[in-house]
Amino acid sequence: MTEAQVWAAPGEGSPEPASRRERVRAAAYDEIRSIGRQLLATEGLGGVSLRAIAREMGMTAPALYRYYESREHLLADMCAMFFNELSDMIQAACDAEADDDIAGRLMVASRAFRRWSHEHQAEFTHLFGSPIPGVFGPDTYTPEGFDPNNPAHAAGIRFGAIFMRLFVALWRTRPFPIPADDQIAPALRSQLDWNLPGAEEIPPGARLLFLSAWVSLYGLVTMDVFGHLGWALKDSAPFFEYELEQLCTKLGIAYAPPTEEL
Amino acid sequence: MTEAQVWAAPGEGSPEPASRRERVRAAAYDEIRSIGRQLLATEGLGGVSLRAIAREMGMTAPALYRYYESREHLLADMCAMFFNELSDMIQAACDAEADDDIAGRLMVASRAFRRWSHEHQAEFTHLFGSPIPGVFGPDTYTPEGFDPNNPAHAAGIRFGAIFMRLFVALWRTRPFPIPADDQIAPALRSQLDWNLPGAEEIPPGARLLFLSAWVSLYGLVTMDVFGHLGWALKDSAPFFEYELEQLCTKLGIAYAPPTEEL
DNA sequence: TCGCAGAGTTTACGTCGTAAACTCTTGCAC
DNA sequence: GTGCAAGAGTTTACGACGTAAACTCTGCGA
Repeated sequence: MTEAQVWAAPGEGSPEPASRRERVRAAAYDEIRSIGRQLLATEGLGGVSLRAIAREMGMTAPALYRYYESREHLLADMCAMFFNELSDMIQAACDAEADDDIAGRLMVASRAFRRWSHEHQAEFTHLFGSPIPGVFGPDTYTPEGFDPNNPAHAAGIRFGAIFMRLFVALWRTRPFPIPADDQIAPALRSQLDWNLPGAEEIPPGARLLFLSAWVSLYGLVTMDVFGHLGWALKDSAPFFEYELEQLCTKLGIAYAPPTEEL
Repeated sequence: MTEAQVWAAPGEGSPEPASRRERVRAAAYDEIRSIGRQLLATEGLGGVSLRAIAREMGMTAPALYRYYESREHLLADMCAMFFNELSDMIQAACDAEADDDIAGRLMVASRAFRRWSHEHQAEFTHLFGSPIPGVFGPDTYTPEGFDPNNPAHAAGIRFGAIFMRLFVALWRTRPFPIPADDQIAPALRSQLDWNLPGAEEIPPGARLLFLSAWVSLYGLVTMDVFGHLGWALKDSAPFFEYELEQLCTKLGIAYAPPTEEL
């Protein structure tokens, strides 16, 4: 992973599987990813070995090198897969809400995020846990930041954009109280000029609140999934709702408890 | 790690090294831990192999089984080592402040936590990152929660108690606004009866605030160390101070910028 | 029909954790 | 002092792992 590498890998749902060969190949990719995911869930990251996957497929391990340059490339592709699934899931949950109910969409998105994380702890850990060297770790960043050629990075950006869009939409429909520009410490203020899509549409104070909210949400869900909350809470759901309510207050929107459909 | 196991390992600074044998043995433990730590920092968790440690010590790998039952036991002991170092560090920073300046101690402790985490990213990741199966993961918890026999758990409890003590002290000197008992959702309220030392001295609403504050601090430092903040901030220190200021506001204490001594 | 590219296998090397049996050394009881 | 048991370390070995290199087979297009 020290050399510049190619991250060629197929987006899961390719539009037009041209030749037969290509269809078979795409199916193989799907099978590899799927078995890898299953191993991740049952055995942990260490269990995701090329040999185990090959065994499960009735192949030998070196054959997998026809599909992935290395184990790390497979793990990165799995990152992308999870990010995309998570993004699709959240987006779908949002789209089920009324178009103009941004507050509702924000709450639904947050809950969907927590829900997915709980139901897919291994996958969540893969995405948001300790950086995996060569896969999604600091060594995979370019000097400019994200590496758009890395599928994990690309999918991660897409994920972040969902929340950012919601935040921007909320600001536009009903601005909430934010720290004024001259109330933000200059050293902080000067860093808030992100060139993230959408970010330029809201003032720096709102971006600060976005960051703050995301850090809390991340901290909460991460501690929960990692078991770092077990000493305090048996069921973290009520605390999550409490935190969500706090966030709503900060954003000047009305908190609404979750509609429980089983 | 599926069987009940003994976590025998020496606390680093044993008081009275009785026999010569014991002193040599204690020195060996220190060397193992120290080389393990170095490998963790330079090569990552995967680089902490018994063979590499033994190589560095001029021994063969199986010899290390005289000291640790398995690699997992070594990693757990390293957890304890890091927790203790972190706790000592924070405690020392606190003790440098005036006895009655609880607000100052709280801020100093938070900054010390962030500082140590930044300066010891590998160690921080080992403690607060993805749970390591058999070491500090969900499988190491007993049905009652922490496993006091696991040195990593014991040291973790000690670490948590530092912040809890500060919080309790703050509450006693100057109570801050908290949600009233009947304003907390019953499902949440009923979970706040921790049997953590000190927790019973503050009301449930204060415990809720403690949890909330810790989640934010954890989320912030973790995202930062894991590089998940790089897209937004080049230097996270001002944002950390911003969050600290928010916390101070919630706790009704006066925020004071850090005294910069190099 | 030829040939070539793609898919998969075989073999091999060096890594790892760790179990079992062995040897050397040290310190204590007599 | 002598003997002996316990402790420390080694040797050898097994089965995992990632992956490199060379090989074989198969199916598609010219």
